[in-house]
Amino acid sequence: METRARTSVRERLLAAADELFYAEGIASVGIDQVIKRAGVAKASLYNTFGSKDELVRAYLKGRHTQTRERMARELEVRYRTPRERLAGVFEVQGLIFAEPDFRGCAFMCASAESETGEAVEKATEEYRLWVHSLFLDLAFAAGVPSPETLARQLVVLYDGAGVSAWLDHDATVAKVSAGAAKALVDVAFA
Amino acid sequence: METRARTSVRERLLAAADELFYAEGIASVGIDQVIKRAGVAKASLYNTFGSKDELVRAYLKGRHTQTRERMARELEVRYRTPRERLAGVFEVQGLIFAEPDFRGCAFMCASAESETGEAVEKATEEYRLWVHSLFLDLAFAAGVPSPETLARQLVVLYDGAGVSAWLDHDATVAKVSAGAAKALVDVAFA
DNA sequence: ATGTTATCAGACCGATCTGTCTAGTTGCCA
DNA sequence: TGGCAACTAGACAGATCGGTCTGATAACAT
Repeated sequence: METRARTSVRERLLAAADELFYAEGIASVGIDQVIKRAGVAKASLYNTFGSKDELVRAYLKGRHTQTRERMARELEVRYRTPRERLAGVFEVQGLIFAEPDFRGCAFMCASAESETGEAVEKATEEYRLWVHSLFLDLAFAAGVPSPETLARQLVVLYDGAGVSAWLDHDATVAKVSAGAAKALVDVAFA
Repeated sequence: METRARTSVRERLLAAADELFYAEGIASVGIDQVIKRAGVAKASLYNTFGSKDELVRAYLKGRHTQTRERMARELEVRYRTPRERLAGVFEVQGLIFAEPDFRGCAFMCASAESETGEAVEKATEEYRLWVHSLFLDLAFAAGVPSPETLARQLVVLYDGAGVSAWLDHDATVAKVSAGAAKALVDVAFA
């Protein structure tokens, strides 16, 4: 039934959208740029996704999945106890900062361009729920007395690390945030 | 020499640009919207600012000045020692979160829309320098052993509080960040 | 061989964008 | 009063946007 290209039209479009939207912003990247990079006809894009908004939704969903899976994988490999992992999140985040095409949190950038509406809003909300539960689950597992408080503090730290690394072009911020996280975890256990 | 309107053309344009750019984003607000809200002719805008980019620069410069002056004023009125002020920054920041039209950090949102180029980049860089020196000066004045380390931690926390309050629509984040700041300050003195 | 389906290439539509330009109006000053 | 400068209103240019549509091509199933 499907034409057998090296990769499907959908995959090529998503890959192109991911690179372009993340690097240059959603609003400022035109449909024509996306299809050109994907090597796909315009009609194929609209047959596959229906609208730019749906392409944006798929782009953010992919970012979310990728981030979540990478974090889970790295945390499991690198650290053993929940308490180690609470601070480890910031070291793993630092790996992302050091990547050459890092340009800040995709959800923040997408949300900053408002107007895009429902697709961005919903994807961002899901992403925020994940961030919060990431820390809350670890705080619970670590057995800290007030997991909710610690989790909220670490969410703030996590957000801030991403912003600082981005705006200051400084990947070493991860060392600072990891140090602060360790201090906050210690205080929470004291 | 100047026409005596209730407010000058420049002031009206800046006020309109400030409201619209901050509320809806820079790229998605057209020149026509700005002049309509300002009640000013298009030619007047281009006579006064020369280009949209210069209007954006003036908008961000105004935001920077306003933020800096408000922070200095509130810190001086509400707190006495540098150590109190280090955590006080986050409570003052929380006042901004609670304002009805709060929509995150204007410099983050502007930077997220890339493409705008030099004007945004330069204004953001100046803003970042101010944020950093705000904490560094207070940390020095407080006599903490490693002021640079504490300052960098608090910058991360400051950035994160702004993002969390914005993305989670939750002004109470300021209590969390202020609490974390106190803990980090205490640890830095220990 | 034929028909179906997916794809491609690109013209086209209506809207919107920044920025320029023309004309007419207002208000100050000598 | 006459002249100058600032201002207003809006047409216009040139580009780009998202999205639709036509027509040709290629691959596959029957």
